[in-house]
Amino acid sequence: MKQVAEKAGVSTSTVSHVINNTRVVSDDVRERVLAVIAEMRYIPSAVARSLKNDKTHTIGMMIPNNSNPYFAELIQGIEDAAFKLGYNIILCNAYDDAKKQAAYLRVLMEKRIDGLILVASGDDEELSGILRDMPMPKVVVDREVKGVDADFIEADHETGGYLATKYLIGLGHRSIACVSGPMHLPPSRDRVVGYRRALQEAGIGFNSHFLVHSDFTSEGGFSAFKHLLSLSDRPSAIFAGNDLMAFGGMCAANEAGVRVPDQLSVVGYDDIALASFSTPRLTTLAQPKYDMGQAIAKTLVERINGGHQPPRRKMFRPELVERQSSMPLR
Amino acid sequence: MKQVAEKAGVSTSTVSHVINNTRVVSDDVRERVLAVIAEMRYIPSAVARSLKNDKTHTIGMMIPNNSNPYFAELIQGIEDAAFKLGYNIILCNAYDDAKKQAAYLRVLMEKRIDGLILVASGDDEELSGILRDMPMPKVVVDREVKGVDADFIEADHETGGYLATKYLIGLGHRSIACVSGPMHLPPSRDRVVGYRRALQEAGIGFNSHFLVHSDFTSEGGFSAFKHLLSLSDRPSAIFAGNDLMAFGGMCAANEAGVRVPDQLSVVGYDDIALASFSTPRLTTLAQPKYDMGQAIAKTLVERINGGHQPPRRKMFRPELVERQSSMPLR
DNA sequence: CTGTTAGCGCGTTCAA
DNA sequence: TTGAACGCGCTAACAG
Repeated sequence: MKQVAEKAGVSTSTVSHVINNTRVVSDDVRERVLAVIAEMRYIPSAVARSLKNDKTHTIGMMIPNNSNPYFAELIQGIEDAAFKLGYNIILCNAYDDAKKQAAYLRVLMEKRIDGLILVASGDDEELSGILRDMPMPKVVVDREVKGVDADFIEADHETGGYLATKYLIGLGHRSIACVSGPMHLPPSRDRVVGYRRALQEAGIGFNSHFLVHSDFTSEGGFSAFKHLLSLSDRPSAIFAGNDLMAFGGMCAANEAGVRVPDQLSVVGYDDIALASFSTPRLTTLAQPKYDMGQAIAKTLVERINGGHQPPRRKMFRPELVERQSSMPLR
Repeated sequence: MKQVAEKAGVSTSTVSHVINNTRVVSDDVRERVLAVIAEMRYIPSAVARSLKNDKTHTIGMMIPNNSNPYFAELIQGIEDAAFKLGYNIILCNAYDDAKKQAAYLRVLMEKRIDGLILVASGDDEELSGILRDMPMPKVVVDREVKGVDADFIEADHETGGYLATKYLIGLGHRSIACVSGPMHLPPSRDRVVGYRRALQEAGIGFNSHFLVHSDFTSEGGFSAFKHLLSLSDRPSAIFAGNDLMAFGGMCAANEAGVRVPDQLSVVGYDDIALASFSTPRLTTLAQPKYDMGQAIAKTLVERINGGHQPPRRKMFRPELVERQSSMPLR
């Protein structure tokens, strides 16, 4: 910048002002400066600017795993909105490892991110302690962290579980199993709560053998379905806690000679892109992932710019998408 | 930092040195400083450090789309390795939009990233112009950009296409179609070249009706397969340019009443995680995505630390994974 | 073993 | 309409 100023025969402050349009500059001076900038291919340093302004225009994003299509699609919405708002995303995969998450948070603090998006791993006590020392605005997603001052954005998992199960009941099914995600995750738990509520409402007794806990992976879904299908009183329908498990499960059904949907109805959760193209196409509860991502980014940036109001909450409603993995009980 | 120094009764340089272990400090002073740091919850500013050192320990990563499982898995390898090496990743989705890509590259320059990972979008001329003005080390992945000084890491797509096709020929198939990705992408083109080489080697004439160009999405694969299966002389096997298209294709086959693999053998490409759990499980060419990701990150960091040697190239070999979507022609 | 100081590249007073 | 100068927080000579 100093060199630009010299070459243009002006002061650095003038250069600064033509770059930022931050005070009136005569046309000829402006042109001259701009010409020199172009000629020297000068590019201002966001690092120096950040040091001065105390703003990095960078957002940290902590998630369990970017390979999970659910998160991948969520990230897309976040990243798109953030870009439009002038923010970049630093991607952090925590793999549900509290150690790694803590290490990352430390680095993000040092890098002076303007805001944090957090899909939490590990237990709350340790995490909330760390988070309390992070002064920047935060948006917590999916899994609330107790004792933390942050906006919270979630989907209504209880309703999702309820809708999925009620839908199957409406199809005439009475033996409805549920393959849930990890029980320590509130989204998993809530979906199960919804599942049980729908059952109860229909006067169907809860069969504990029909509730299997798995891990949100295709492999886990495969084993869980395999187990359920080997039961003597095997279910006629299964509600899977996410699409990946539903895929693994349909694979297991196929290999066990159980035809979907003729002999087994399957409902997934998330509506990842591939759910439209599985064999058969998967009936599932759509989460508005992209919209949620947009909302997350917008909320965070608002908070970065705005004052310190009380924490807000926003809840998105899932929606049943009926495809071909489910049909009326014959 | 100044406050820490004051409170500990030392100079800022001493504080700096205890933080960085960069010169000998007496034990009592060290302890005292450390105590104050802990007490004040002082966290050094990477921003200021970067300004001084001219190093941000940040890597820019430009890809078409993080929702594509291929890239998602690649990112994972990159991110893991980068983290271990002390680097963070700024994620940039270009969506094959040269405008957006250019805008992003500009921001990355301003943020003074230490290195760039690029899976390119758009045409080479414009891009290479921009890249020439980016002085930091670069690793180009998958799609080479002409006239750019960068390391290049790729997979051997020609061999992949060849292996896939040869495998199908070995199964007795003679009517083998190919659903390729976009023709302007070298990986797509190379896979097709391999496909044709295998055909020729086996003395099978190339049937232009059997080569369909699509777009690497499930939806595209669906349409392409649907078209191929409606042909009067429909193929007995299809080689899909990636797994997403193979999934869409199997969905189309199912809906057209064509059974996979009995009536149609399908081979995909990439071996994304879900390929193990589709119905039927997908035979595909595995790209070592995670390893490639690791190699990409390591190569880049080496280059950041090392001198300016001539560009290097590294090529990974794909491997056939035989599963259940293919079988001998009856 | 420790302190003083200059400067990294900017934005922003304050003066002119 | 423009310039001079200070300081953001840190590291690295240099000096003691």
